[in-house]
Amino acid sequence: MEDNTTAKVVTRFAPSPTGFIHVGNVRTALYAWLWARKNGGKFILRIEDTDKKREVEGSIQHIMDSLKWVHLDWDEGPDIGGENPPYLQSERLETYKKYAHMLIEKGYAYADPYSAEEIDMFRKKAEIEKKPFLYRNHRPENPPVWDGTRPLRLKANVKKYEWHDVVRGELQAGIEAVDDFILMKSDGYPTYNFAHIIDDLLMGVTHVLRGEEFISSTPNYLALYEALGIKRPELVTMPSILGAAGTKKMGKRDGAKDILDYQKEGYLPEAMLNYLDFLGFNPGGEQEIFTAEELIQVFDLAKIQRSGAKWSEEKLNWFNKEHMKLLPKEEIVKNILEWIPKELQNKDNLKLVPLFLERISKWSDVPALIAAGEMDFFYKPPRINKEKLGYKDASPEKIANNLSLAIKAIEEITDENFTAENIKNNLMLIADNLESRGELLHPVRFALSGMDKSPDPFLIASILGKPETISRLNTAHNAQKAQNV
RNA sequence: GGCCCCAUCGUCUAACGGUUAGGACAUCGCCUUUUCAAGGCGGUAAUCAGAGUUCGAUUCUCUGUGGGGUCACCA
Repeated sequence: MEDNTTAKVVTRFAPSPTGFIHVGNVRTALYAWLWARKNGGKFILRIEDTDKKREVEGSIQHIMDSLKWVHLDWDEGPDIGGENPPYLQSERLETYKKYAHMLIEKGYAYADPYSAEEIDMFRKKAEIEKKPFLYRNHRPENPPVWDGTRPLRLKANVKKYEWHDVVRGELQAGIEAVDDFILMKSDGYPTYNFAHIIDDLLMGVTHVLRGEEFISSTPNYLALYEALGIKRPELVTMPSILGAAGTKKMGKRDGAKDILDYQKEGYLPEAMLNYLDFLGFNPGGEQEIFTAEELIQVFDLAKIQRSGAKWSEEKLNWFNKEHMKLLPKEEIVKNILEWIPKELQNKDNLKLVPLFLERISKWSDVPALIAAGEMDFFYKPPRINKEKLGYKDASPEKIANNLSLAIKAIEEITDENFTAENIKNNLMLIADNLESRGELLHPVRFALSGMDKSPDPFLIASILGKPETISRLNTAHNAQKAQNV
């Protein structure tokens, strides 16, 4: 089935260094990475820094850190080099210039003689006439020689373009979509529209994956491929990720988060990858939880979704919880302990681990639960509200009596046998003989926790240890007796 | 507005033209339980509308409607 003329699969992720990358960017990178890995191909990281005004210091490192967090490794990139360096577009200016001159010589590009004001006038005129503004309607008859200080434009072959997209199938656009777009800016840098095509060509990129916002500029790219006389790569259009709030494409302006914020919140990178993969892709079966290795196996460009998908942190939380369950025990324990606030690190927190585990879906839930007071019974002695000690309409005498029975039952258990299971067995022996188990269990639970809602009394007792358990029960018992007098 | 894309439960999605339209998240109920959480079991819930093709349409075609994208010396 392997055909010698079939080139090795090469994909790339090409962000611009304008700050952080969000989940949408990461999903694009993920799909490109999955396709390369599935086919034994190459995944390239290229930085599109052709707009110096928008560049943000430190972005490149931040982007690389982001990809590393989710275990997306690249085979060629600015940090490690590769077959077609450099991987920063700002360092490839001579290359773009070379191709620019080539296009001029072939008559496919010309210098833009107009001032910004003049173009603005053209635009306004078109607007008044309710016609789409097209630069190509103003093509100069005798353009000046391009000296690099004016924009260079493509002399586009204006026609109706039709093309094949791997996920969308046959696409087309009217001739209004084709215009003489700028290849080289007056500052000497190429536009994205020009640079990415040259780089994809030179780097041997076989599959270009990008969002659907690029469909409308594809005719322009096709015009450029034609002018260049090159074969285009496969075009793979991905659906948008919509912000959770509305129905709009997720973007930085409406609060898309830095992917590394999810790391800070204690999400598992494998869960992030799994969820991101399934937002716009589905392998068809009913399995939901996949390891990175499995994601590679089942990935298929043809199964990428066509319509946009809404981002849901709720579902991400579920994926994260499921992936947490797959972690080795030691790993879980280590993380929970590390996420406990510093001031509580001196406590014997190990006992709380099982309790945390069933209540968290991400690591940052650990400090959140503590802040919410859910673990107060462990960190500080309870304040006993006598009103709440009683169970339904049980009499105070009965409660005091039941508490003393509980104390006795617990005292019978030796220190080394002081487990939740044994405590439960002993207490249930008594509770089952009462009218209602609650008559015993509620006062005990409340005496130990001081909380309306808490884990069960057996678990709490086992966590507190025998001396502390008895001490708290005595406190409550005494308080109850005092009240009865 | 021009051009283009998209359309299955609230959400993410599955279904060679033939299924009681499946799963997951969320939600609701039950079980377990003194309460909470977790867990187990179960329920509610969808093919945008209208034509056409066909013995048969979620699936193919057209129109409409709705939503989205794009029209920069940004990427």
